[in-house]
Amino acid sequence: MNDPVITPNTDKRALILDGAERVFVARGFAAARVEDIAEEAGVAKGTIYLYFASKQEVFVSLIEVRAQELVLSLQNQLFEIQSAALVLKSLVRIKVEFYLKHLGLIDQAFQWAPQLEQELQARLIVSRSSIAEASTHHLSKFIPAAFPVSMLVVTGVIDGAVNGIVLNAIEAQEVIDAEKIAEDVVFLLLPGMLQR
Amino acid sequence: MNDPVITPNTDKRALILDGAERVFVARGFAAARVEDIAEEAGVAKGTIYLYFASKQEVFVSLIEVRAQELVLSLQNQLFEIQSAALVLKSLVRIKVEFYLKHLGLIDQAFQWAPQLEQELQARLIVSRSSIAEASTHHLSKFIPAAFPVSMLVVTGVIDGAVNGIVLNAIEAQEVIDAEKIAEDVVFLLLPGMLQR
Amino acid sequence: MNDPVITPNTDKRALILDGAERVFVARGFAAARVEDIAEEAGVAKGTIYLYFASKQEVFVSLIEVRAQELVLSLQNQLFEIQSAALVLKSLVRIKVEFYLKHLGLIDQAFQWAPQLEQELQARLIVSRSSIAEASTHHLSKFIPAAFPVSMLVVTGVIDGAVNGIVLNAIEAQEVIDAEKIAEDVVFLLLPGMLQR
Amino acid sequence: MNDPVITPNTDKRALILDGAERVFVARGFAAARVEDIAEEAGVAKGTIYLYFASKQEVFVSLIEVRAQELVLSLQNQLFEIQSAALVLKSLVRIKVEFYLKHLGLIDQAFQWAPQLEQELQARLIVSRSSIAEASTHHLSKFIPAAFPVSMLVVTGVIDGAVNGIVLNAIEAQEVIDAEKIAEDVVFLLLPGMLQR
DNA sequence: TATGAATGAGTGTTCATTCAT
DNA sequence: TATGAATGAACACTCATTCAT
Repeated sequence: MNDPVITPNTDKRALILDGAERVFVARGFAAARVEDIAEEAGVAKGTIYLYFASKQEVFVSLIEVRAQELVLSLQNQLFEIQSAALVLKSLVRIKVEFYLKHLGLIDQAFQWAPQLEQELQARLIVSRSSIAEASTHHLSKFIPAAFPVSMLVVTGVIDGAVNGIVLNAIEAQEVIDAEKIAEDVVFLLLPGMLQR
Repeated sequence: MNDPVITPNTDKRALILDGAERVFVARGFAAARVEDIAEEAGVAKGTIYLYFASKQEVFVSLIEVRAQELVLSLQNQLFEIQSAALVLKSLVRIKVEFYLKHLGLIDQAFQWAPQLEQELQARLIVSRSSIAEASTHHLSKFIPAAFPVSMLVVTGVIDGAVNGIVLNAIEAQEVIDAEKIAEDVVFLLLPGMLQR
Repeated sequence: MNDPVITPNTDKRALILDGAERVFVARGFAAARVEDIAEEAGVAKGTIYLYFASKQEVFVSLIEVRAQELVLSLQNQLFEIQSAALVLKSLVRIKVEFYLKHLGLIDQAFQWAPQLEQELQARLIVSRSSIAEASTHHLSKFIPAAFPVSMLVVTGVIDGAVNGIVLNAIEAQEVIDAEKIAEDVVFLLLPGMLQR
Repeated sequence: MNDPVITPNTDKRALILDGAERVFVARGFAAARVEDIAEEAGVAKGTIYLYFASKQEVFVSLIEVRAQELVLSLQNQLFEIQSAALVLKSLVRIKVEFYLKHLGLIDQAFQWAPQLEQELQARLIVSRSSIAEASTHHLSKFIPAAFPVSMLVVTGVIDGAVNGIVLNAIEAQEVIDAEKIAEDVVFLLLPGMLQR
């Protein structure tokens, strides 16, 4: 009942990943210095190597954690929604919110893959797949059996649309409203998806 | 009829940019070594610095050249098309073909912008704008005046859709058919775009 | 009486400067490789950059430290000397000793100034001024008020004479005796300086 | 009598050396780029290598030519002067004038020697000796046989004095009057030199 | 002779990783 | 565990020299 010592976020791993995310997002993987990550996380440079084998491993671990969070988000919020429109809208809203919160981290992550060691690349792919599956799972329930466009293309369009819209909006320095974007995407895509 | 002196591709600038493209695409800007670019281009390291001031300048120049090529492609092929469906389809096909030919170079370029010098960043932005404008120009003719979704969102969806589809297909190691993808996108997007 | 921890010369900055001095003196600033300095100092190349921002900064810092040492030497040893002959003799002896110890480092330093960054050039000038001032201060007390030759010329002659004699002696591979040189300079210059 | 084609200074060797002097004086040997020398001389980079084996050889050749000029100057102007005061004064004046015309080139040249190849170092030493000999020759006639200070020291003082005075004056941004400097040096040194 | 495009060895600097404390 | 000083491999860029024209 009483917990005299508040351990504020004492999980060092999470602490380091939080710092790392800020640096990776601001500079990209290649330009992010381990020293920056340490400073941002409030630990010494050496400490990072107690929890992670390398800078690459920090990066991949971060992606894994964030991907897991997104997957949980999708599972929790898309569960039990009954209409195609609402699933699509919620899916887009969640992705936009996630994109804004993590500033495109995941979506950009895969550009760095070629520079990572084989094993770490594999871990990235697993994360990517788990996200794709979570998105596809709820969506596929509403796609007609004989739909002439493959699910791979459908999810590609949706994911890409989110990225494209947000990137354009950031470029144009517009205020980003996840709800509004979700409505726009439903407006544009739903008619096509319900055809036949 | 007779062309006594064969200039085998003697434009060194273009030669270097071609080599650079292969290296940038394979490794990304940060991991691309100038030495690799030189080797790929078949020139010595020092030669690169006769034609470009820095590695950064090689990168930006490459983007500029490719952007210009894409813009010309769009202008030539979208000119005089009369139906919305055909414009959309052609637009997507051209972008997919370009994406495949240059392996996402341009679409990935902007990730590196923050690491470039101010002046070079500005040059990137100009290139980006010229592409956006070329895409928007022909498309906007078919969008109803009171369309409830902004052009920025529409183009974001189209561009993003292209990227998303192609990335998914590459990931799944599928054969990519630009024509088929263009048809899929028209199928999914056109109904939404012609509403009201 | 007991000094449990022996700090073998642990001031890394001084250690590096000592190594740097040997290399700069032997090769000159431009031809001195940072790698050589590191090796001479017994540290790794990267270590130098923990203590100095650049090779240029190593050089200027070295000059500053040596100039400071020379100024202290002059202040300590010229203080309270009452005769012109002794001041002149001591001044020359100290400069010759310093020249031999540091092999003309300071006197050659200013040749490199144009190649240094503005701010570092300024630091060199400050060092040069502090030496000039220390020399002039004690000497000027013995120069008649209406002396027809300016102090700038007098100090120029003395400094130059030291350099000239030592260079000639080194060139001729003679053994250099600071005391003897000081006496010679007094013999040659004092009559002229006490005229009128 | 008529010389229709004026060959302005068509001796390419001399042309190159003139350009080289300006660059060496402005930047020092190490920082002087062959490209700069070529540009300054108005020839192509490759042309320099038709007349000189290397950048080092350009430098040493330049010193040799200038040293020869100085030696001729001394021989011509000191010849037949009968008084010690006038010899000393002329010697100093000629050296100051030479120093100003060539901006300390020769006097700084020997600092670069360690970076040169053995054979070129030897050529530098020969030049240095020829100057020293020319200076000493006329001066020694007026030094008493049993003078307690060696000629090496005397010439060192004179040469050094010239350098020291000019350097101080340049540093202080004073106008430099070779005649006045010569008088000052005579004033300061002659009494000491005529002792006993 | 003269040119200047091309070369590639050489160097200052950065930064991921280690390890003594 | 935690630290941060030390390391040295790696890389962008320069420039003396060469050589095809």
